[in-house]
Amino acid sequence: MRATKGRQAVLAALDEASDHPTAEDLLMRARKTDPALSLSSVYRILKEFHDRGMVRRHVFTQGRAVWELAQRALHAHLIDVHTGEIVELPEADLVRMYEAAAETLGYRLRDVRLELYGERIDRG
Amino acid sequence: MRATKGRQAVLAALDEASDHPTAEDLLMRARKTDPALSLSSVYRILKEFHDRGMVRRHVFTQGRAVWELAQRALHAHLIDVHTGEIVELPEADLVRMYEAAAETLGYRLRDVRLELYGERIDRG
DNA sequence: CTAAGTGCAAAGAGTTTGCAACAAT
DNA sequence: ATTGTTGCAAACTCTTTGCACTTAG
Repeated sequence: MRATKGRQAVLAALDEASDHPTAEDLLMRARKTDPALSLSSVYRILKEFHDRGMVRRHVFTQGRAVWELAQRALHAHLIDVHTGEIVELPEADLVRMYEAAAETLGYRLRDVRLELYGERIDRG
Repeated sequence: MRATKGRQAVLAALDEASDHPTAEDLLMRARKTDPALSLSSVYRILKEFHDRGMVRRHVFTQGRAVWELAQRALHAHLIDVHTGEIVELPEADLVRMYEAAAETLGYRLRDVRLELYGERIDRG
């Protein structure tokens, strides 16, 4: 895999992200490093990273995908059904249990996505 | 809500489904009851059912949405990363714990989606 | 009757792809 | 030099919408 400007820029944007960026978010952030970068390259780069297991891809109910570095610990996503805001909920303790459950069915676990959909209690 | 042929047909298709049908799957099945039904009506009907809390909508990594009756018990989805096949994994015991976790963060839980991505052990 | 619901075709959103130009090795 | 990578524009897939027609209540 060649060390191109685009790949370095997207990788840096992923590494710096503390939220859950879409491809377009990553494009805007990566352009600080590589101003000529295009959206189609971002998609191609993300697909390649994903194929190599470097990133996780999530599709929440809003329809567009969000991306995060696979090296981050597995965690649950709590999603506000009104605003789409995503809150993280660490759940490291549960992962072993999920692995066991999957194995019971004859599967090797590759990713866990626990998503809780809710609404803030203080605004009905 | 008027009891139209389309709505009855989609509801019956959802009720009979033991898998995770897409809008197009539901169209094909519902046409047994209402042969003139169109895909746009299926989407409108599903949107209305969803707004009324009658169905749950999931978007897995494949990009298209799948639908199920909300009256079904919450369960986890174990998804084969190679084939896209969806296996169900009941988890009723865990729901209370998730509700508590969400409430700790000030949210009222509306839906739980636990998705395990794996691959069959017997084929690498 | 008449508002709600529908089919059709066109529009939207997000993502992917063909191709000629370009750049990392 | 050579092969992988890119930007652009067009294509694609899934979903939504505008509009005139239809139908349930």
